[in-house]
Amino acid sequence: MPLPSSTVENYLKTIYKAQAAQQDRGRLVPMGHLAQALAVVPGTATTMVKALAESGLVHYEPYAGVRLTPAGEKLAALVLRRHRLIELFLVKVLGMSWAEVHDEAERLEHAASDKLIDRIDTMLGRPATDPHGDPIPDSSGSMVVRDYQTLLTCSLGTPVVLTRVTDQDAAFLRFLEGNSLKPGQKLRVEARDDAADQVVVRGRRDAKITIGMRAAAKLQVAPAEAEG
Amino acid sequence: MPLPSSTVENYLKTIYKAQAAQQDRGRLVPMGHLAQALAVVPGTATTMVKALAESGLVHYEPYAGVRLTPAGEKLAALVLRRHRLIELFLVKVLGMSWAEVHDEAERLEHAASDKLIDRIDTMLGRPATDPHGDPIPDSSGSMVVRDYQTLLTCSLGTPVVLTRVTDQDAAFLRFLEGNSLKPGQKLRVEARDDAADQVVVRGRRDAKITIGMRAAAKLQVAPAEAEG
DNA sequence: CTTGGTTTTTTGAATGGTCAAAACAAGGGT
DNA sequence: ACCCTTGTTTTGACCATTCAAAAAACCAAG
Repeated sequence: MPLPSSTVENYLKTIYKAQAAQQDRGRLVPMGHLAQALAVVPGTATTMVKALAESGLVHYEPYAGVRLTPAGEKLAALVLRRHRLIELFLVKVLGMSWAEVHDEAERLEHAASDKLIDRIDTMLGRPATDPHGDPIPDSSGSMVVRDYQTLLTCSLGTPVVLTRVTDQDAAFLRFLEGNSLKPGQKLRVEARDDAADQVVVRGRRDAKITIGMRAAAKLQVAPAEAEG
Repeated sequence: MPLPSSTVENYLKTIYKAQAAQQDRGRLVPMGHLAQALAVVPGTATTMVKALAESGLVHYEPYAGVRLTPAGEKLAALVLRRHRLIELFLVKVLGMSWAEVHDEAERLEHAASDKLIDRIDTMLGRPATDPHGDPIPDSSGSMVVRDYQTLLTCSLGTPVVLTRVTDQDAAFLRFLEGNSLKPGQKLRVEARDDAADQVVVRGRRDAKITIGMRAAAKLQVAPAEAEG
C-alpha cells in the first residue's frame, strides 16, 4: 500500500527495460544482469527482489531470475512515462540538450506528482515518443510497442526515417547530434561492410556518415513516408 | 564533501526559515521548534543536529538550540532558491495554481540540478520573488531581505500593494485567491477592530474583504507606488 | 557421474534516518 | 533553596538499503 520508494521504482524500471530488451517478454531476467544494470552487488539485488516478490510486484524464481507481475509492470510503465515525458519537456520547453536530459529525468521522475506529469503531457500535446524515439506509456500504463528495423537490418538503398535511438549515453548522443542523426531524420544505408565493421549512411543534404556496426544496431528506422 | 541528502537539506532549510522568522537573526532556534516544523520527535532532531554540527553546517548548543554557520546558511539559501524558482516556474510556465505548487516544489527542490535551476532562472528573467512574494536568493546564496509592514501594522486608509504572503497553507492560499488577494494587488485597510478580531480591507474594484487578525499579520504590504 | 567454474544466495555488518520511552537539565514559582 | 514543569538528550530498537565475503546451487565438459 505505501507508495514505492525511488529504489523500488528503479528496480522495477530496470527489470522492465531488461525484459523489453530481450526479445521474449515473459522470460526471466537473471539476477546478475539486474545487479549490473543497477550498479549494486548481486546479493543486494537478491535481497531487494525478494522484498519486491513479497509485495507482489515481481515473480521471483531462485537461481533463475525475476519477471514483473502485471502490478509491477504497470508501476514500471508509469515510471517510464514520467521519465520520458520529463525528458521531452526538458528538451522542448527548457531547450536542454538531448544528451543531458537523461540524468536529470532520472532524478526528477521520482519527485514529480501525477498532476504535474499530466500537465506536462497536455502541454506537449500528448506526445507518443520522447526525444530518443522511445514510446511514452499512457496514464494507465499501457504502451504501443513497435518493432523497428535498425540501420543494420534495413535493406540497402531504400529511404528510411530514423525513429529511435536505443542508447542514452551522453557522449554517444552528442556524436549523433553532431551528425544530425536525430529522430525524424531521413536517410538511406549505402553500404555495409562486415569485415571493416562499417555502415555507411547518406543523410541530410547527402552528407555521408560512416559508423560502426554496434552503433548502427542502436539506431532504429522505419520506412520513409512518401513525399520528396 | 558528499552532497547533502534531502533530509539534510530539509533540516537546513527549516532552521533557516525559523531563524528568519524570529526577528533576531543569530538567535538560536530551540530543538522543539525545529522538531515540530520537521514533523519528527525531538530526539530525532537532536541526533540529526549533532551530525550537522559535526559537518560544520550548524552551531549547536546543547539545551539551548541551533543556528546555521555561514556554510549552512549558504546551503540553505540555495535550497530555498531552488524551491522558489520551481514554484514560480510551475505557476508561470505550467499554469499550476498558487495553492498547489508548494508541495510539488518541496519534492522537486531536492532533485533538480543546478543546471536546470539556472535555465529556469534565465527563462523567467531572473525574478526577484516567487508567487508568494518570497525573495529568491541568487546563485551565490545571497538574498535581499526587505522589511515590510503587514495589514496589521500599516497605517489606515493609505494605499498599499500586497507584496508577500507568509503562509503556504493550500487552503489559506485558495481563500486568498478567491478574494483576489495575490501579490501585486493594490488595497487599503479601512478599519481594524481588536475586540472583534477583524481587519477590513478594500481591494480590487472596491470589493470589501474582512479577515481575522492572524490572517492579516501574514499579509505583507509595501506603500503603493504613484499611478492611479 | 564427478569436477570446475560461474552465478546466486546467505550471512553478518554498516549506514542513515527514524521512534518510544526513560533519564536528564533548566528555570520559574512558592 | 527546593520542587515541578517543560523541554531536551540518551538509550535501545527498528527499517531500508547497501557491501564483503562465505556458502550453496547450477551447469557444462570430461
